[in-house]
Amino acid sequence: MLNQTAEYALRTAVLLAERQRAGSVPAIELAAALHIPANYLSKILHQLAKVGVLSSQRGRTGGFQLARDAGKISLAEVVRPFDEVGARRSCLLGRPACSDRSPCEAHGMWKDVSARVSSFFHETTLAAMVDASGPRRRRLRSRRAARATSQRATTR
Amino acid sequence: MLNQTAEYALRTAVLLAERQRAGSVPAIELAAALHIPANYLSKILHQLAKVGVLSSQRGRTGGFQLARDAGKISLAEVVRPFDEVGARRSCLLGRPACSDRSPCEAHGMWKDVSARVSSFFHETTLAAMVDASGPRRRRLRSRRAARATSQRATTR
DNA sequence: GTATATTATCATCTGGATATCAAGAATGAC
DNA sequence: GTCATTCTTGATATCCAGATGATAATATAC
Repeated sequence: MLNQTAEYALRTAVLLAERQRAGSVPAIELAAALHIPANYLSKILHQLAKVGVLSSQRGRTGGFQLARDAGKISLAEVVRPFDEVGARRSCLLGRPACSDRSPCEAHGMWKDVSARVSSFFHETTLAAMVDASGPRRRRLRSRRAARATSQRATTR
Repeated sequence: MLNQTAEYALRTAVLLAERQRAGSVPAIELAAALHIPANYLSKILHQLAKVGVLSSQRGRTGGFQLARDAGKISLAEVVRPFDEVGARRSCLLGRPACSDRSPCEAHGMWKDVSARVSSFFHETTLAAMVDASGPRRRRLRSRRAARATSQRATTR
């Protein structure tokens, strides 16, 4: 679905969203945690910083972190520098100018599906993904355990 | 969305569905009509024949045609030899074993969208696409012109 | 039966995505 | 102020989808 680079970017952004409060995380640490070639990830991170998704800090305590709250960053923003999959317009048969007015054979049937994919990327935020995956695990445990966890969380 | 090869395959299959009654069409003619490199298309066609989507005929009056009725061939069948996009299981974050039991962070939110894409490819037939695009154009013309056309068609 | 048109198949080239290497520049710890 | 740590950046290597070219095999028209 996504090319390799965009997938790396998204996985990294999700991890940073989960650790948003931990401050900046060095590229090497991200690479190790996500099993991504360090030097390669380094450039992806740099580019994400350039488009304003991440902020970078150099020096001894440096690293990368989300530039804004995870709730304000869409998947499309993360993926866009590397992949056009979130683009609003895309023709299944590859016509450069496929539209309602000048449709390809697939246009009518593909439009809805395509729009749904596109809106997924544009309307889903990093926070939404983390929220949807994090709490789900808790639900699997007993109610008592969940209660204890939430107490611990509030007193932290 | 689709890689280049799969897109070529799909475009060719659509064209052959439109010309299903015309008998076999030479590869060169298909390449010219669709602006696809002839030698390259040749191999795509061969592979589509191998998996049973097309049938090929050699010799002077040879060429390719759909192996079955266009209503019996799904887009997934056409695309599968070249692209995994129609595959039932696909993880947005690239985990090899992402599932309901062991979900990635994106799983819950991506599942529905992914399923919709997948079912589009599996449940849409070549005939459905041709039917959906062909008659649509007629609707744009005047009723009188349409009536004349349908008379001509029935007396052919 | 021969010439011709066509598919089948192999060998190779190319460019871009992916990945690596290494030197430069900034920053904070001490 | 020095040093270790980290981002920044450019050059280079690798891999593969995409594309090309040429030859062999097959079938039909005449």
